[in-house]
Parts: sequence; structure tokens; C-alpha cells
Amino acid sequence: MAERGKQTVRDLRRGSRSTLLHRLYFEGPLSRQELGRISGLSGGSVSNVVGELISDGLVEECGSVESDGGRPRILLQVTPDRAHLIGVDVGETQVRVALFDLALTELAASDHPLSDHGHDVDHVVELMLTGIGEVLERTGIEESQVLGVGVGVPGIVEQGDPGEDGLGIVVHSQTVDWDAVPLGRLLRAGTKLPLYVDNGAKTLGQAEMWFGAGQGARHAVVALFGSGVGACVIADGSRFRGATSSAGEWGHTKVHVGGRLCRCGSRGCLEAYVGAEALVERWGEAPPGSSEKEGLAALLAAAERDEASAVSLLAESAEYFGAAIADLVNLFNPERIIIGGWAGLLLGPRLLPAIQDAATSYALRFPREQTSIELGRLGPDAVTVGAATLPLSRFLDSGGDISARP
Amino acid sequence: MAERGKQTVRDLRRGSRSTLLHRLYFEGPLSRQELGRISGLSGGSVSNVVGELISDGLVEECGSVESDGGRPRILLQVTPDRAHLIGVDVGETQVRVALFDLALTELAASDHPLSDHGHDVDHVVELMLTGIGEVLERTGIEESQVLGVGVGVPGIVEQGDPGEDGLGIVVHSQTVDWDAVPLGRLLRAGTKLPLYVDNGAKTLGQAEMWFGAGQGARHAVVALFGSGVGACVIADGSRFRGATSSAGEWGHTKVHVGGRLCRCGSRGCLEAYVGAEALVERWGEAPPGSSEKEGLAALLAAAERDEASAVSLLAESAEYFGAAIADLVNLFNPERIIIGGWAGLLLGPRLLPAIQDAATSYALRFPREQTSIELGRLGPDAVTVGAATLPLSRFLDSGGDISARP
DNA sequence: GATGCTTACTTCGGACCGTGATTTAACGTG
DNA sequence: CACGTTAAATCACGGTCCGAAGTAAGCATC
Repeated sequence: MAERGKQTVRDLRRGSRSTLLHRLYFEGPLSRQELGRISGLSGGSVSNVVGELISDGLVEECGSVESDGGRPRILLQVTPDRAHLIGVDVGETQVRVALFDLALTELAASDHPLSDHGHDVDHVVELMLTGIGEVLERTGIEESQVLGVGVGVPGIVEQGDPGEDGLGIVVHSQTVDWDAVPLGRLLRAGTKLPLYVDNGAKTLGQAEMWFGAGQGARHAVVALFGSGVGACVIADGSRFRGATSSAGEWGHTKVHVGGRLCRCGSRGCLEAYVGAEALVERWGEAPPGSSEKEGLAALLAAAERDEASAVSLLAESAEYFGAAIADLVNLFNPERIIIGGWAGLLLGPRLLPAIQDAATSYALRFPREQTSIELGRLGPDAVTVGAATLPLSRFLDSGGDISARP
Repeated sequence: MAERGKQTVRDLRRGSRSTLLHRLYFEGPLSRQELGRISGLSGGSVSNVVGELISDGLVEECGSVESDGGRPRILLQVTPDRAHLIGVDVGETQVRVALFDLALTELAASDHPLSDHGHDVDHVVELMLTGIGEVLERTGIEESQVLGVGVGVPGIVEQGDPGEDGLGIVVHSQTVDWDAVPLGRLLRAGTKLPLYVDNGAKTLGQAEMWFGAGQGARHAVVALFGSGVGACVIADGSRFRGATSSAGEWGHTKVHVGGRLCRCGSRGCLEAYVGAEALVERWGEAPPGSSEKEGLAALLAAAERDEASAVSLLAESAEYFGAAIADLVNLFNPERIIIGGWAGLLLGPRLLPAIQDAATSYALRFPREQTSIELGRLGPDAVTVGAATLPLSRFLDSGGDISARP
């Protein structure tokens, strides 16, 4: 039922450009020779397409390497400063905007804390726009050199009609009290740059797939364990979005039908048992006035000191977490599960073995054998990188179309 | 990260053939005119490709329709008897083999009950092979006219390396006690036909998508409620398989971590609460010696008579079922959820409203609003049709390559 | 230091595709 | 029977990839 649309002979070239660009981007400098071998294209076509990419300024030659006895290979790479990307992280405590080159090297960043005004939409949008202005000004980069702005937000993102320039992007978030916020329209009023918005957890997952523990996997789930719990599902190399791109809302999966009350209003959600917020609250011994992170660190420290209540609480969490991961294993049959998020990075080293054991005992044997469960490698600061990944991904997929829109 | 492989100009034609074939197959007789409009191909290409398909015998002209004032449109359709398909259902009580033409009209069938020998592998394979022989002989159709044999089996199917002619297909099933059965090799020893094997629930889901309640949906989950519980996930029009094509094992999702013991050996699985087997057992008042279906029918009848234990048991099941469907809604964000399977068809009419309500109260609001929950329309006999769908799908995707192998 | 060998890249003819304009076919109307 | 209308077929064109042949750039050997 996969109804591919019309394809003209020109799309072939776009495809070839995209393939070569992907290879060069992810598999470092390569010669035309190797490029042909790994992409399956004939030498003639590789020369042809690479020539085009070079004259577009997208690819450049970078040194050469001797080839025993013969003419040396000329290495090629994607020109890092041919274009730039902006990533925005709308986090729980701040709005962070960063500007990257194509190699995702951070050239400038701008942080704006969110303590006082909370998540008032207009204020957040204003911070984003001024942040974008700041990083552009500080680096002296033209808007025309920016492929797009990727934004990671808390909550569910409705992508709207593609082709109408992001105007249809709407965000729903119960945690920061955003109800059908037309973020696309609000941002469009302040910038002409192409907009790409997605859930922050999903952008972090994307970053983990490209540059972290997910490298090389085609089917994976990045389980994000923070204040709440989320997941980013990668199927056959790209994000699984579902009908309205809200797929992967793992935190409100039931582990106890009719169990603990969750902040989403329902009962028995995973998040109500293992989210950092829930853990600290259930423990009840965090230093008064401490933040969530401090509270969780205190819980971990208490467990390391063998305090019974902390130890048993963490053990129970690992059990629930593992059981919920078993659900992911059964339903998505990934080759890898990556536990990320700040709480995951904090508790992971201690809990991983117990989580793996629980997953093994709760999942079906066959899919469980196909899956490895690992810790993520990227901190929460990777959300901006992941966000920048959105326009970058578009760029690579389009075969290097500088003016491509979402 | 979608690394498409090498594409030659010839693949364009394959793609065009596939597109037109799909349209003609699913959208009935169409003229070249309409075909061009809905596929986006130019008139010239449509004429060209259709001409090729006609001379391959895959498409035929079937009447014409006047077009006000001008030359009448000639209608085209896929030639139904250009090729044939065999579907096999390895069920719990029988092995059923059916032969279809391209329009999936059943031309012959052969049933072999499984009561005495149980699911001894060699015996089942023998029944399948003799069944295939019977339907071929009875219809007088050559093996060369059969595109392939689709098989629906209970349990998880490992597809093995594609390209080695199905030899790598291995089946794991805890319910019929098949452990790593090399079904591909066993069948290959008795027939040269191309083999396509998948889980029976998945083939039923496929049938429901093509010809039942799933028509038109691109993102859907078919929840199969029978003796056990399974699911078939459709993402963007095609089956979601996961890394080793065992995705969608919904029945062993946890609804109560550490809860009731399930036949899979784990605890708290959905199947242990709402599977027909579990329901009948928990009710405990089924007529002694009755089959599972009779037991479930008796349970339903008791509930219709307002017997308290039956009513509350069914209400509780609907609650669990709805909660588990909420998990599917959150994780997969489908536009439609279809409840099928024989138990689903039996209990569905009574339980659907309660299931919908439970799903609403357990799922996140936004994705829930995007999803409708409906009953399936196909009975369990559709498993063979769904199985035949496997080679058919391959056929259409390949653009009508008669000799295509899986 | 000239020749040959090896390997990397470039060039070019050939087969093929889809587009879009033009031509031909098939019908009703006046 | 000419005319308008619509459907389908034809064809020149620009474009694609492939594969073979040609060129470039090193090294080894004599």
C-alpha cells in the first residue's frame, strides 16, 4: 500500500545527491572511490554528482590519501560553513538558543532563564526571537545562510499542514499549561526563517541517535527519563511519528490500571511511578526547598548509603522501568533501547542491571534477545543540538537544497 | 537518515508500474485519464506504462464510459486470472489452505482439522503441503501461475535473510510449543513456490486494513482479541515490523506489574486479564467440557441475563482492554483502532462503549481525539485472505513482476 | 630519468524515463 | 457531413545512470 507519488527522472538526481551527502556527513571524509563502493552508484555518476555538489559549494576536497602504487584518493567532506542551523530548547527553566554550522559545531549560544514569568507563551516566544537575533548578530551570519530553526518544546506538537510554512504548528502541553498554542504563527510573526518544531524529548532522542548511543541502529527506542518520562521511537532510521506526530508518549502507559494518580489526570501511568518528580515526592525525605535534581541526587546518595527506604524505592522503580521497557520491546521490537534524559544519566549507572533483568523477565524472550539496553551518552544540553538536527535532516534528505522548506 | 540505495532510471518505471497497479487494484476500474490525474503521472507516461502492463497481460480493458460529448473513456482493470495466490491459515484447530485469483476471489479451499495430532510440526507441514497440492489440482492451475504462498501462523516469525528464498524463516510460538521451527526450510523441501510467512494475527490485520474496517486509514492499529491478544500496527500504510518483524506483541504488555500469571511465564500481561482463555477460566462457570468459544459465548449470555459475576467480569475486562488501547493510542498515535478477532467480534458489540470510555479516560487527550475506536468487520476466516495478501502486496509493490521473490 | 604499472578520476556513448505539446481516434451535435 | 469535445497515442526533448574507454597522478623498476 506504499503509494509513492510521481517520480520524475530528476528525483533520481535528488536521491543520489541525498545519498552521497548522507554518506559524506556521517561517514566522514571519503574519496569518490569509496563513495561509489558504499553507495552502489557507478563511478561515473559519483564524479558527476560530486562535481555538482562541489560547484554548489556543499562539498569540498580536503586532502588526499595514498593508494598503494596508484593515484592518490582525494578526500571529500561536507563544507561545514556552507550553511548554518539554529537550535532552540524551550526547557523547564530556561530558553536556550544556539547557532551551529553544518558540522553542528556550536558557534554561539544565548540563554534566557524562565524563572519569573513561568511559561507565559508570549514571553517565551519573545525570548526565542531575541535569542535568535542575538546569535545571528554575535556571529554576523546572514539569515539567508541559516537553513532553519529547530525548536524542542515540552508537550505534544501538532505539525499542521506541511507547505504552509509552519503556520499550522500547534503545541499542546499539560505540564507547562499550553493548550493549543499556535507556536508556528507566533514565531512566524517574528522571523522568516524556516521553522521545525518537535517535542524536546524527541529532539534529544534524535541527537542520541545521530551522535550518541544510537549510532548505527536502524530500529531503536530512546527512553527519556527526566522529570517525566517519554520516548522517541526510531523505525528504520527515521522518527516514528504516527498520524499526528505525537507517537511515543510512553510516560502515560499504564503499569497499574487504576493505580497511582498521575499529573496527567489518569491513574497508573508509568510516569507516576518512576518519573523524577514522582520519585522525589514518594521518597519524601528530600531537603526542603531543594530542586528536583537536588532531590533526586539526595535520593541516590541515600541509596548509596544503604538507607532502606531509598534502596527499596529505587529497586521498585527499576522494576517498573524495566517492565515498561519490556512493553517497548514487545511492541516495537527495536534492536537497541537507550536510556537517556538527566534522571536516566544520574540513576542509570546504578539501576541499569536491575532494569535489564526486569526487562528480561517481563518481555517475550525472542524480541528481548534481539535488543540491547544501554545508557545514553548525551546530557540534556543536547536538546539544542537535536533541535538543530531537524532542519539539518531536511537539508540532507533534500539532497542539499539550501532553500528547502519543511 | 533514510539511506535509499542506488536508484537507476529503470526503477522509475518500476515505481510507475507499481503506482498504477495499486490504483487500479484498489480504486476499481479506471480510465487512463483518471489514472493520470490521481497518480500525478503525465498522460503520455500513463499510456506508455499501461501499454506495457497490457502487453504483459497484467491489465485489461473492460468496457468504456461515455464522456459528455467526446471520445469515451476506456476502463482498465487488473486482469483477475493473470496470476493466482495461495493463503494458508495454521489455526488452533485446523490448517486451512485456499487458492485465490488476483482479485482475491476464492477458487478452492482445503481444510484439515488438527484435533488428533496437535501441532506436531512435521504433521502440520505435511498438511500444508498436501493442502497446496489439493487446491492446485482441483483448479488445474499451474505452479508457475501462482505468485506465492502466504502463511499465517501463531507465534513470532523471524524473517531471516531475504534473498535466500525463505529458507531463513523461523517460527517461535510458546502457545503451540514451537521453538525455533525452521518453517521456511521445511516447506521449501516440499514446494518451489515463493514463501511468505507471518503471524496469523498480523495477516488478519492486513486483511482488515485492505478490505475491512481499516480501508483508507494510513495509521492504524488492529487489536486482535481471540484466545490471546495481539495487534497489527500499520504505520503510513504498511505493516510496522520492527528490527526482526515481531513488533506488535501487545498481548504481553503489562497492565499490572507483578499481577496475574500469564501463559507466557511473566506476570501482569494484558492477555492474562482479557484473553478469551483467561476470561473463561476466571469466570469458572462455563459448561464443563465446552470449548473456549462456547465458554465465552456462555459468559456473554450470562452477562446478557444480568448475572452479577459475568457482568462485573466483562466490565472489568472492558476497563483493562480500554486502558491497554490507551497505551496503543499514546505510543502509536493512530488515526483508527480496530478491534478484531473472533472474541472481539463476539464481545465487541456489548463492550465497545465501555472500551471507548476507558480508552478516553486513560489516554492522553490529544492523541485520543485523533483516534476512532471501531469494531472489525472480518471474521477469523479472513486469515487465509490476509495471508494471500502477503504475496499480493509484494506483487503490486514490485510493479507486477510475476517472478518476484520475497 | 624514462618506462611501465597501478589506481583514481573523467569523459562519453548508449539505453532508458517522464514531460508536455502535438497528433490521431472516437464520440455527440447541429 | 462538418464541427466541437474529449481520450488516447506519438514524439522530440531534457535529463538520468551505467559502463567502457580515456586521462591523470603517483610508485617501482630498470
